[in-house]
Amino acid sequence: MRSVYNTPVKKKRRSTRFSTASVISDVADRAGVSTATVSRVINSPELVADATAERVRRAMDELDYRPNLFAKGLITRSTGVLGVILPDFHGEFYGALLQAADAEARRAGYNLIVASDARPDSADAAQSLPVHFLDGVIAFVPFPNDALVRSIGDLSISAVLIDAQQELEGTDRISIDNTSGATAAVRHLVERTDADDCFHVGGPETNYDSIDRAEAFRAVLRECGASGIDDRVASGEFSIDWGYRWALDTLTTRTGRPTAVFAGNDDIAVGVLNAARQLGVACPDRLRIVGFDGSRVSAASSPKLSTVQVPLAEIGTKAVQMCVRHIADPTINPSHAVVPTRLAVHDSS
Amino acid sequence: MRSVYNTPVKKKRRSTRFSTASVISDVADRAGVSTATVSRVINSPELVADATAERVRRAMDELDYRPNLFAKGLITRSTGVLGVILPDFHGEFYGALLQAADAEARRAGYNLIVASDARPDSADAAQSLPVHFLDGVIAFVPFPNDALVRSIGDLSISAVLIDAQQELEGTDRISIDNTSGATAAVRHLVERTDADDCFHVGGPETNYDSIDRAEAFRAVLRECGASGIDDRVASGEFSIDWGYRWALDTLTTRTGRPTAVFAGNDDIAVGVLNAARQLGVACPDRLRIVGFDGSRVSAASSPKLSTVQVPLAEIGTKAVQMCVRHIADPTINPSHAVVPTRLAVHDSS
DNA sequence: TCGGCCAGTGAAACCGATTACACTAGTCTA
DNA sequence: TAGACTAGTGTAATCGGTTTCACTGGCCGA
Repeated sequence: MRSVYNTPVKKKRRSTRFSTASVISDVADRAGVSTATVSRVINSPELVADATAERVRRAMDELDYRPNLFAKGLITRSTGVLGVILPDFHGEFYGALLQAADAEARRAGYNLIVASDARPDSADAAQSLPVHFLDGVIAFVPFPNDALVRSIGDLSISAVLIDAQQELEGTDRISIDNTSGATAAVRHLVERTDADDCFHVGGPETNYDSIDRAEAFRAVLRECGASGIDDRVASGEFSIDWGYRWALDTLTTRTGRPTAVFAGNDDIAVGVLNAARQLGVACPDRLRIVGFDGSRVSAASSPKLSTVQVPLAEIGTKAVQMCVRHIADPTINPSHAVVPTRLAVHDSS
Repeated sequence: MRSVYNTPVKKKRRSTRFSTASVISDVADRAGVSTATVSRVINSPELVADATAERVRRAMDELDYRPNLFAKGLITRSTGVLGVILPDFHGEFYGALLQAADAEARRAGYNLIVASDARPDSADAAQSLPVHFLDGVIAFVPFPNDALVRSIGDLSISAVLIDAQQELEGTDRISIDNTSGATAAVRHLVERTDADDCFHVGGPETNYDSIDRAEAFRAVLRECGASGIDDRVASGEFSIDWGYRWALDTLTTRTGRPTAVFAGNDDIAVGVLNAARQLGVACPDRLRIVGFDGSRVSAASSPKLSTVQVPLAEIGTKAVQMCVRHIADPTINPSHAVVPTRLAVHDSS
């Protein structure tokens, strides 16, 4: 007959190799309670008598106990880790976003895991992320990337898509309102120069932001009754070099010389600026330039670049908030946030 | 008597809620083997007959099976995740490092988890990282931060310290050889102008890189027999604004006008450049400037900034390699890598 | 033909937490 | 005073893998 007083044989204490990390049973032993009670002190203290809880807490302190997250995760299926997929970390664009996202995540008790190879047509990032781990995924998808979006959908975890055009069922989205800022920028230019001499030097042809910005450019020029608009729109890449090459080419050979350039981003604008200076074309007197992003290079250029500010920090913060909210309550209706962009006029226009 | 033919009662299949993720027993059932065999196929295929392994692999494919990392980690105590602690993500400095680190980590089968609040005198980053999770930690510690270093030591996992002055027993280290690049830069300046008119506009006083760069400046000037060196060394912060303010102040009020500035980093240099332009001080004719880092802003400035290149990508790659190596064999002697810096002369000097 | 060895496999213990369920002792109610 | 209820706690099942150990059957040499 088994009685309460019949102390069962103590399991041999695990050898703990040489790592001294203490486990929940160590705490339980020291506090003279069961592991269940220790667990309750951590997760639902209201179920435990104050005196007991106090004893357990002291034991935890003394042993510097930290719950094993594997064991915990095995049960609760959550880690407090969010995955962030970015096209790359180059430049400061994504850095600013990451900075804000990380701060917000930490505030909410989460950590960020990063992956940077979400290149067009590759879903590698999602594949290589340890998805069983993650409580949620935030992906910045500025290029068409069906494979990536689909594989994020397959994860069936809380996800936030930034900048993606694809909808994904049950997924929060954040879009950048390129149009408002770009429209303001181009209006600003055509007010100061002939619409027929305005050019757009855009980023990659397939980039969603590029497309929006180019389209805003076209729309404003159409509005002004300008002609031959398509001839004055070029696409390339988001780099100083591309802007530089375009300007060197266009400013020297074109018969209709540009008097204003709306650049796809700040890097391109800086390239144009450098070429203009080299060719002796004064900015803003003979050539007005507006960039996009509000990056540090725009602030560093001379003349200081007029640019359209993109609130990257806000995007990062919001993405984490949406993701966390969705984790907390997956039944909530997915929302679609649109963050505004704002023209900041400086000296180049 | 229990015989081989006595099929035990099948455990009720877990309800799987609504998530359809398959587990190892699903695979085992489908392949007609035990879970042990499935596990062997994954972890030590040489123990399994080819035909069986093939059957198991097919079952895994068909079920899109992915091992649960919690369960796995509970046994193996490893996750394939490295923690990266950076002072911040601002600017492109750390972005470049992260980019390379992430690529290398992925190559080695690891993921990166990031934390960015390793501010001076705060060990929060290490505290908030889910350390039981991590296979290793890479920390960029450009400021004295005993608490952080100590708490990394307490983790007793593989760690790589970048830029830290503190030694940590059993820990790999990477240092930036600021001195060689800085010395070359200052020599370059004193060859072109009077050493008595050379100034150093440095970064934060407590930043290790700042200290090295400033010290190299002093050393070269002493070598030249310059006087009043300390009066010509200023420290502030790594920002365009600080360089700008310094230059505005110094170029207008100083009796002894600078003819050369060695800046603590590119941002500071760009600030100086902007102020000089505004004051009508021609660069490089009347003021020669050299920056540090080889950042994108340096390439975007005009005149293009001479700068000392810091191989951030190399640092990121190397850090991951060291960390992974140490994880694979913890008994290996910790090494200390020093990455070189290189003067790149452009148009500002 | 017999014993030893080996390759291949399965049963079951285990990792360290959470939690459903059972139990006890005290308090409240009728 | 019996019965119901409740607060506080412990026991043991469980999560999904890995790994030890035992077992089987085939092959070998003596």
